[in-house]
Amino acid sequence: MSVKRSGGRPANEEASAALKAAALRLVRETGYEKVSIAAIIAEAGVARQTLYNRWDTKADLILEAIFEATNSYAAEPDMESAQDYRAQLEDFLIKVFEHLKLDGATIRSLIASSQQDTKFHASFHAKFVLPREQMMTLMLRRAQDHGALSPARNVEVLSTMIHGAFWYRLLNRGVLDATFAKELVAETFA
Amino acid sequence: MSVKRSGGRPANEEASAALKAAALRLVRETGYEKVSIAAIIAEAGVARQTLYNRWDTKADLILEAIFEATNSYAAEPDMESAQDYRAQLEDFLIKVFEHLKLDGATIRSLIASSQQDTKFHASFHAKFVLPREQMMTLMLRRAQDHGALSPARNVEVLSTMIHGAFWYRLLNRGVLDATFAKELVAETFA
DNA sequence: GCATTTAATAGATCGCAGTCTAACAATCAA
DNA sequence: TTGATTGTTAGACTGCGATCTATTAAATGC
Repeated sequence: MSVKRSGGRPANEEASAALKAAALRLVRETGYEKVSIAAIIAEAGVARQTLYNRWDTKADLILEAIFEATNSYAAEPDMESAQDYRAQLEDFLIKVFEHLKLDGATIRSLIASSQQDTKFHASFHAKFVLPREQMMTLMLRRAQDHGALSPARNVEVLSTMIHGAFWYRLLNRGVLDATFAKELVAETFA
Repeated sequence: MSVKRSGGRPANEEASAALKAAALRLVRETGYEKVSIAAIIAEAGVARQTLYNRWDTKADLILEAIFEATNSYAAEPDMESAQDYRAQLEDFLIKVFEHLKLDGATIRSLIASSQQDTKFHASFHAKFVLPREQMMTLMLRRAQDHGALSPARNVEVLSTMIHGAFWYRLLNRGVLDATFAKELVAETFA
């Protein structure tokens, strides 16, 4: 990684914060595609190169902005207090779908961007996709360990199916509401 | 729709064919992102505007090229001869996954493009996505009608889960092989 | 023939993400 | 203070998808 060097002008942390705030505000207001780099740096009051000193692409900046904003209410399900594993999964999905009302369109665009850039795909997958998939698998495995789900079921595959159904609806502008969450859970525990 | 008019120079059908052939060849050879409009029209020996007279975007052209090439081996499962509905679904998925070895990367890019353009999303969904989803639902419903799948299962949701798992793996560069097809079917009929 | 209509062509232009350049600013070490 | 190093800035430049313009070509009806 980057070796610490003495000397050199220190990076302006306010510029980073201003860029993330501007990106988040504009992307929620205007939509991912319509937000230009020019608009973001104008809003942040910063030079173009300053942005590119910190992030490689527009997608990287917006991922970080959304990621920080999202992780404040990231809906980690409480793993301790639960007895009803089925209800726990249902609540988790309902919360995730609820959150998408605000940032679903942006996340769709990030998924699209990740298909066009290998480096971005790797960081998006590591920061965003994988943790959520693992959380889902963990919940299913716990349900299985406690007898709520048949030991014959393949929890990794089930996790992919649930997660996939969610992606599929997201990318195809399908409905993602509490009813769908319940239907998914019903099929999972069928 | 377009009113038929007498007169006017007729469109050159060879130009359309040359453009689709060039697009298909280049996209399979070089990859969707790396193929430029300039390369396609050079290969087809046609003016830029001629392309845009027929398709609105690069994505529209490539969708049509892939669609025509794909539909020749579109893997419609034979609905008549089957008794074993589970094996039928499995064969269908294996064939679909097999085909993706050739065009999976392009389809990924088309999914990405469809997120960035409402008009293209509509035609991609109508021509490509919906028919496949309906075919899957139909297969599941037939299995259900013949007692191979519990009548309590929700076939639309199951279809979304299977299709979603496939999209999820496709978009996340996961493995799409016969083993995964069997695992999906096993969970569906569990 | 001649007017009208629609296509094809070459090439200029636009918009925007991302790169590059050159001048200037802030820090450290000697 | 001086030099080295790194950051910031303004703006030019590149590459590419998409649009626009002007000219020429191929069809129709009169």
